[in-house]
Amino acid sequence: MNTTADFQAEILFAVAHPNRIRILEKIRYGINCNCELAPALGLEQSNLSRHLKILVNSGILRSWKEGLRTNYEIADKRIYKLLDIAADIAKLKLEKQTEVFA
Amino acid sequence: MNTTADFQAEILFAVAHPNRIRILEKIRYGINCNCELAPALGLEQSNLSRHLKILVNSGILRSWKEGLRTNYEIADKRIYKLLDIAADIAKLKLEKQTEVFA
DNA sequence: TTTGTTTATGAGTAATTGCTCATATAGTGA
DNA sequence: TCACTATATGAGCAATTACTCATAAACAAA
Repeated sequence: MNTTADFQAEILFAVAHPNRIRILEKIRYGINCNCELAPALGLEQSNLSRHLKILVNSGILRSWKEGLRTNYEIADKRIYKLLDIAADIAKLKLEKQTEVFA
Repeated sequence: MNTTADFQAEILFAVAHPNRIRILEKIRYGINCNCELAPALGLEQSNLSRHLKILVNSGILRSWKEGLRTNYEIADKRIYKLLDIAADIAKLKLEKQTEVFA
């Protein structure tokens, strides 16, 4: 039996990876095909493809075919709110790291 | 070099586990010591201790000693906003699961 | 001091993750 | 048809994760 916590964890796990966060940021600003994402992020094609699959399976992205291309878009825009909060919390850590080099 | 996405991922990873989500929910409603959390969640003591450590190291929880006990509290309350959004998104999945049994 | 209580951690393990290389699949255009 | 392009996926690998059992460490109370 899956509880709410299990489903919450699935969603959170799907976005808890630097490359998947970068993918979502690119999609946020209009890049929405595998072929554009790979060079934009410097990711190996098969690696990118698997990350995208994780995001689709978790319900965060929706995908559709258009000829050879596969396009992606956000299925639930609330995920960006979630990422923004994570970014705000992360800022504290980022500042602490910067102090070391100051 | 750590980018924002790396730090975001660290925060998200820390909360991307069902047991850590349950821990945060218990702390949200006042249970704040290791010794109360273990029975409340049915977790093995050493396992719980390691989950708590992950939450402290990520900066989500703060801990302090009080005699034998270690108490925990939320360091950044925005994490609950984040969990609430994840719960909202997860609701869609939960409903889909329920349909199967309906 | 001795005994008990609470938490932390070392060691070991099975399962999972993220990655790469190679290959398959599917559609495009000459 | 035959190349070419874009994406998906099998196989294999090193690293990490979540967990348990056993033990250590730290403090409390008799």
